[in-house]
This record gives sequence, structure tokens and C-alpha cells, in this order.
Amino acid sequence: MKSHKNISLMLEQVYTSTLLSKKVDSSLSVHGLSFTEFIIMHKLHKSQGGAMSRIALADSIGLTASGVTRLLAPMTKNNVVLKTSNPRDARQSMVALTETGKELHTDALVSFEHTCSSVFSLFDETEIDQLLALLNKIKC
Amino acid sequence: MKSHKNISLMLEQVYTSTLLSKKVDSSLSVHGLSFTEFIIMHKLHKSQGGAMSRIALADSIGLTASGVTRLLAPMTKNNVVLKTSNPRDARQSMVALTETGKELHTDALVSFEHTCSSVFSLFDETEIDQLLALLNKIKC
DNA sequence: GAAATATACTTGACTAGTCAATTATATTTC
DNA sequence: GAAATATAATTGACTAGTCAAGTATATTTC
Repeated sequence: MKSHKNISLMLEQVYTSTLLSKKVDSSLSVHGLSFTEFIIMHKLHKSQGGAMSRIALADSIGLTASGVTRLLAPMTKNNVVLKTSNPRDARQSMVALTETGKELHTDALVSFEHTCSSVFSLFDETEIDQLLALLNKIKC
Repeated sequence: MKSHKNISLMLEQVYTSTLLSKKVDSSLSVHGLSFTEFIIMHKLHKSQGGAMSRIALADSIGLTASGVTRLLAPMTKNNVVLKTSNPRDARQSMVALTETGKELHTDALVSFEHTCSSVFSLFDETEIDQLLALLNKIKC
């Protein structure tokens, strides 16, 4: 029966992510970073121009604008990111990595890569592609 | 390069779960339940004998014992679950669904099934099995 | 069978968010 | 171009957890 499997899949999907997040959190803790903070830094690093608005950031990581505001507060205080304004739209405040932030990202990325490859070590490349394709087929 | 894909996969996996959790939370809110509360009720419902210790519950859902204690507090006050003792081990306090809890679970399960089938509507049964198998291959 | 160690919780202090309301600025509409 | 509406971000009040320390009971070790 399909509905039964749907339920198992949902539970398994969320359970797996809970454990994965904890694993990543503990691996990043040596850098003084949480997983979410790292994701923010990584998105900024990858972004065109190196700066993003809070809304763009929130959407890209699946959080609310409010959550992003709160997460950025300590990161700003710790000089990991900085706030600039967008001359085209005075409502927006753009966020970018500082030099310190860039270095921290580079360091943390090494730990993050380690954790990822350990967690997915049983996968061959085809399976990774398969899993990515299946995740993208979920209608969130 | 594989390490690059590992990273994308990790980010995608966690991002998807964030959105899924929000979707389920909003669907269960009409029953006054959070996703985690529903999971607790569902595990109790499925459990042999209908009662579980806090530790068993915590392990089965990927939370800490502490988190479970805090989650159960309001559920106990609202007469959804009840606490009993284990005569074989006085340290343990067992949790079970009340009659109210059983009815609530039955109702909420309908909403949950709906959400699950909507979210996985693009999947055929083979793909569900595939995704389940791949998730189980992750080394959490 | 007493002492040492391990297990099952619980609690205090904290982080990581959410939602609803508010403020400030942009955009649309007429 | 003034009024109505929409968007970006922040804040207050809250829920959902985490970790480290503490308490109570079990188990092991000698």
C-alpha cells in the first residue's frame, strides 16, 4: 500500500536529517560555528557579487526573514559578516562575508567536506545523482 | 568531482527536510499538534505494548532524553499521553497514549497521510523504495 | 555486600528558530 | 502625484529543542 510507504518515507527523511544536522553541528563546533551559520556563509561565498539580501538568503536556506535577522546578529558582532545597503532599494540591507568570514569559511569547509564524504562514503557517484534527483522530485 | 556533489547532497537533504517539516507542521496545526508531537504519538501507537521509555522514544526519533522530557510535559498536561512506572526498573518512566491521545492520533494521521501523499505525488512506488534504500545507506 | 560505575531521567541556562505586529521604503493605481 | 498596496527587515513574545550538572535507581566488581 502506497500511503503506508509515503509515511515511512516522510519519517525516514526527517529522521535522517535530524541526525545529519547533529553530526555536522558537532563537526563544525571546533570552528565555533553552527550548521546554519555555515550554510549562510557558504551561500554568501557562492553568491554572485558576494552579497545577498536577507530575503534572498532566507529563501535559499528555507528559513524566515526573521530567523535570518536573528542568526546574523551574532555573526555581525563577531565580524564574520557585514551589513551594507543597497543604493537601488533602501529597504534592503545586504549581507556579505568579511575577510575574517572568508577565512573562517575556507577552514570550516574542510571540516564540512570531511563530514559529507564520511556520511556518504557508501555511495558511488551514480547513487548520489540518483538521490539528488529524487530529492528534487519532492514537492515542498 | 565527488566531494562537490557530496556537499550539494548534504545541503539539499537538509534543505528539503526543513521545508517538509514546515509543511507537515502547518498541516497538523489544525489538530493543535506539532510534527514532533505527532511523531511521538505515532511511535507510541506503533510500539509493542503501547508504552515506551523516554530513552527508547528519544532514540527512535533522534532527539535527546532532555528534549523528550520537555515535549512530553505539555502533552501530559493536555491528557494526550500518560506516565506510568516500570515495575522492573524504577528509574524508567514509561509513556503511553491516553484514550484522548489515541483518538487525536487517528484524526491527525488522516491529515498526515494527505500531506505525505501530496508531497510524494510525483513518485511511483519503485522510486519510493529507491529513496528509502538510499536514505538508509547514509551513515548517520 | 559495599563501593564504583552506569543508566534513566529531570532541571537550569542557553541557542535557534517561529509568528504576528510594526516600521520604513517601493510600487501600483487612479 | 496622492492614496492604496506590497515588500524588506526588525522586534516582542513564544516554542522547541540542546548541553552540562544533578538525582535516583540498577548493575558490576572485588
